[in-house]
Amino acid sequence: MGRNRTTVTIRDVARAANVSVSTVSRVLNNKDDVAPETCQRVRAVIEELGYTSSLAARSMRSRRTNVIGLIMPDVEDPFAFQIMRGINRAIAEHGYDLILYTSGGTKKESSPDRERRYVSLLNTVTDGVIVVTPATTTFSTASPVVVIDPNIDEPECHAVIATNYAGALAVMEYLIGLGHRRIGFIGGRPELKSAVQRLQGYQDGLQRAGIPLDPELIQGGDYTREAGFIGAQRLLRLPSPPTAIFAANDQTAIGVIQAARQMGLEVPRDLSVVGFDNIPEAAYFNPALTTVDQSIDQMGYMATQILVGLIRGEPPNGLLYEIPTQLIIRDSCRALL
Amino acid sequence: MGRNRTTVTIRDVARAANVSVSTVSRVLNNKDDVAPETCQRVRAVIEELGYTSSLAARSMRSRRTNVIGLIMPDVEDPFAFQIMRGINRAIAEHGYDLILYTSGGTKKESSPDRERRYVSLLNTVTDGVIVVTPATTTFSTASPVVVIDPNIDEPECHAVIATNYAGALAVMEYLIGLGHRRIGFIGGRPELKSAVQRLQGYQDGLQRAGIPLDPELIQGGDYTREAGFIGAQRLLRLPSPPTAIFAANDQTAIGVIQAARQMGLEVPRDLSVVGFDNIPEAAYFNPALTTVDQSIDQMGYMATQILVGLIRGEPPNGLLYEIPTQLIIRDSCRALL
DNA sequence: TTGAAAGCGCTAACAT
DNA sequence: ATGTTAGCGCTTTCAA
Repeated sequence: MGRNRTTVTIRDVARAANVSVSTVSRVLNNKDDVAPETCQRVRAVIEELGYTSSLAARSMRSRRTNVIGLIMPDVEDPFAFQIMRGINRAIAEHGYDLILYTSGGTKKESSPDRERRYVSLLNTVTDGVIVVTPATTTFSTASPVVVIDPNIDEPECHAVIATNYAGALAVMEYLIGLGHRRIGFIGGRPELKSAVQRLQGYQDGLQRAGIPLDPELIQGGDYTREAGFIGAQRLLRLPSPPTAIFAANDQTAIGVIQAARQMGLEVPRDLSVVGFDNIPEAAYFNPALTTVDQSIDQMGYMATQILVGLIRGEPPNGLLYEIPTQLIIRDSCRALL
Repeated sequence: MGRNRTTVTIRDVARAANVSVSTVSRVLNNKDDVAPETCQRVRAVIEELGYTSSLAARSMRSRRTNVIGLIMPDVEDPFAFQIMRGINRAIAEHGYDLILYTSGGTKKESSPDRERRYVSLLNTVTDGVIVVTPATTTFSTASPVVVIDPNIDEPECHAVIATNYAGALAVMEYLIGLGHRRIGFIGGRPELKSAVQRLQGYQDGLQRAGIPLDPELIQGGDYTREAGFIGAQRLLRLPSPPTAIFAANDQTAIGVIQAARQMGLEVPRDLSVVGFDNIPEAAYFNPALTTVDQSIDQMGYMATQILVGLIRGEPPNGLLYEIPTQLIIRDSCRALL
């Protein structure tokens, strides 16, 4: 009831401009079959009344909203922030708007169901949706969906994925090339594919170099600073501590550095630290940190590019798009050779 | 693959469950006048068909969407990220969902107009809207609006504001109390109220202590690291350089620290640095940084609380809500006494 | 070039 | 307890 009072609708504009609603609609959508004079008048009234078309009504009637939807598991994660940066860049290029949807509600629902529900929800007001680190890749929607870093082995929808294994392998080659033989590893959340692949890269890297795997050097983790801190403490207290630590992500690496410092060690003088992922904030304050740049923002950027292509009916070549990792060496690891 | 199927509507559910659409609607909205048996059946069909109600249609018909809207000028700003944290906390408490709206489009529109347009836009799919650092506080909408840190002297809508002046004064008292007499200042974006107030606090702080103001010690800035870096270089190269620098925000402070280090100075041994604002990332990596905690996330949290109250028809006492600043001293400033 | 009218998917009276 | 129906604000045929 209160709504009708304050909201200016297309009817109000039509009435004030002495035309029909369809004419106003035509002006709004820049149709070319409107008399310049009429067009002018309608625009003036729109301006005067401060009219804004209702997203809800518009998207209900026509497919096109010029808005892209984004669904994230956790907006408080720096990872999420970084992805948004990339997406923001891309939508700016294409003139799209962006709607990010987050639920503050119950976490009772299983992830796949929740994700599907959110996608359908956003689908009603957007032209396409991007989902970050989903647990499912099957969505039954009218408009296209692109997922980023899905936790699924064989994604069934368009997906942007990272080369975790190759990146981890590169880290190991780098460290081993510097002469390190005892290299510690602190893992990520074991239920995530990325964590498993990084660990695999660690293990295979050792094997390729003929270095026997020492289980003591592998610490569990969960992609947090705390995990890095605790894991590093354990590793550094070993009778024969590692000379280098490979952390599953940058947050973990930061925890490692903190622990090392607290134990009186200097990075990189006494310990080489490498972290996967490369969140600028982290690296900025830690020149001592060599990272595998996963170009997280690039993942957001590419996902958006692909999605826009799909919306326009230009499907990309394949279903999967790999973002290569790049080892960023900050002259910060100790050469033992 | 089940992609690109047409959307499942309430009609499909009704048909499959052998009931009318209104019955399905009742089940969806948990009305109590539905036979348990029917309810069960409808729910089963909903589950089976993977039905999700259309946000667009729902919000068009009924006033209640259970979604809160958020409008930000720049999602890439750490400030924005921090505010989102607070909002996220609050919506979780109340079981609301959140929609963040950003435009990648033209920046041609004047800010007030754009802000008003976005508010109307989001208004059609939300129960209320929060706008961060708006240039206007007059919105003609049916549902409530709360602004955070408006760049307006006398906000005309519910607003959460910071106590910039008092915070800056506290910084000066602290530094002067430590014995500093030559204190440099690097400003924020001069067109923003916050920057003006902080500068005022700096000046008045000096005056209260009877320290003459030296214009050389005031450098312009824009809330960026670069500004801090350049400003600090200038200050530190003065014939009689300051012993402490008060930076307009934390980013600027980081730039100051970088510049000091590059010039071979150690913080805080050779220079005391205080920054306004307190973004955890920045402070975390800079134990040397004493900051004025503006509780940015607290601003988001409070704005949401107020908005939820307004939605529920419980208006708060006044139009303005002040978030007090708090000086966080990390034992990092040098005592000259 | 413009207007009338039919819905989009949904909720909320009003019926039954 | 359930069905029928009238719109919400908008776009889009189809007529005029």
